[in-house]
Amino acid sequence: MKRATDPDVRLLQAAADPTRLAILRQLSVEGEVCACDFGSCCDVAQPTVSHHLKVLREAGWIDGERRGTWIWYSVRPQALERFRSIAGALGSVGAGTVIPEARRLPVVQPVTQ
Amino acid sequence: MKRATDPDVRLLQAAADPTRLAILRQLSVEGEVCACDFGSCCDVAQPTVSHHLKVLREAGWIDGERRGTWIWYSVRPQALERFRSIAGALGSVGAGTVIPEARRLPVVQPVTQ
DNA sequence: CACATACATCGATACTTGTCAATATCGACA
DNA sequence: TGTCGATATTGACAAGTATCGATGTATGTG
Repeated sequence: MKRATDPDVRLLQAAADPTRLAILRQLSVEGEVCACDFGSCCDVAQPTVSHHLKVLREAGWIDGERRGTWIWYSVRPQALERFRSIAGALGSVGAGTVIPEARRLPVVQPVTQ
Repeated sequence: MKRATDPDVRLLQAAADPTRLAILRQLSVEGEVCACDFGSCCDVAQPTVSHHLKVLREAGWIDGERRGTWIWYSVRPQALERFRSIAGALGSVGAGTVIPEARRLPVVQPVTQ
């Protein structure tokens, strides 16, 4: 696989998993969630939850704050902002270059390529 | 790996690849792109481009229309709409349930779980 | 028909990733 | 210090996936 260096791709990759999307959704609903509470939302073992939280953390999606023995996680606003800007950038459909009619309705074969 | 049945996850997974994100971006800029023109944006061979286009098609991101020997691809507006709605759903941070103070600042160990 | 071009499919390979049992670390408390 | 609960890390395995060469299919031209 081509290693993902683009931070946008890393952000998307982190969200593109059933368990992690469930985590993000629970965070967005409850605002702040203790790591011990994610086991219920997604049916996975504790090390798996921990692994997914690490992926989300390293992608910049979430932040964790230690309070006693617990760690409380929340979504980073910058991540959301970036996610929306990706959506925005993909939205300029039709606003770009107009393809010449000659290429849109080809009658002859392309010369090269 | 847990198979992705959630269409939202499929949409995100499809976009979460350097090559495919480049394809989507080129489509959003140019509006409509011939399959033969994707080789230049991402440095991959023709079968690889074809593979990625298939993934995007099956995830609902794009539509292809045959014109002569060429196939022109474009982004499906519904996919963009869905993508934005995912971003929107993740945006309600802090709007949810307020966690009781007793759990936010634990002094004693949790009773169960 | 034969031939050329655009695109898809197949098969093989190397790499990545999700999962969990076992183990380690860290903080709180007695 | 020792113990307990919460979380992280390690190691191993199964499954997914990105890639490309070779080949197949479809379309258009002569």
